[in-house]
Amino acid sequence: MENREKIIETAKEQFMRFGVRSVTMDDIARMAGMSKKTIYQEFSDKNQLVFESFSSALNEDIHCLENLPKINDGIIEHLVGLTAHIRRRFADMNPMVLNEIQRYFPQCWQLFEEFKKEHVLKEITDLLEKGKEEGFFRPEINTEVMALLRMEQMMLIFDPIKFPMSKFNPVELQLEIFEHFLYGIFTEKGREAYLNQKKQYNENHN
DNA sequence: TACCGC
DNA sequence: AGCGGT
Repeated sequence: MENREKIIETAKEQFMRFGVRSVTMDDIARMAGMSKKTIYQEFSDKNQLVFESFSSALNEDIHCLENLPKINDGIIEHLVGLTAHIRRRFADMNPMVLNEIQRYFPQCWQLFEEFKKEHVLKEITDLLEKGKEEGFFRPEINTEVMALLRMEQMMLIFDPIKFPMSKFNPVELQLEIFEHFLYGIFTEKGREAYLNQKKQYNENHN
């Protein structure tokens, strides 16, 4: 693996698990098994390393989402795939990271805002429209409002004042909120299909 | 690895 | 004090 690649992989993992501020450049050099000099040959400063690592993580997310069951192959299969993705994605993630980035790494935060707007919001909107067409979601819901609501819900759990990690498991919290959202927009048909699919998924993954 | 300066 | 940067 190239130095640059190794640095990014190490930084990504450490930043995500322990937070951007508590992981130092010395830590990353040590974990990557190289000197700080090598790191500073590839990255001009910590800000750039955080940016590149975060950018790489977002691209990984995009890739993962593309590998889920497609919306067109079945809304409900896609939903259950999404919950599995949430479990994986949030399992090793420190919720502090996003707050640190918002406060101390503005370019990085801007990238995240673009990601939300260009990917997350579009994904949710497609899902809602398709689900309405197929009779899984109530036709009277306002797609735009519900898509924005859903995105803000996802961001809520990263507020350590509202949802302290000591009290709530981030994965379970995210799934709790996700299911509550779904039950708010399901038709009877959608609710039953979801419960069946979940049951089937659990039988196959035990 | 030692060191500086914030 | 401890971390980014040399």
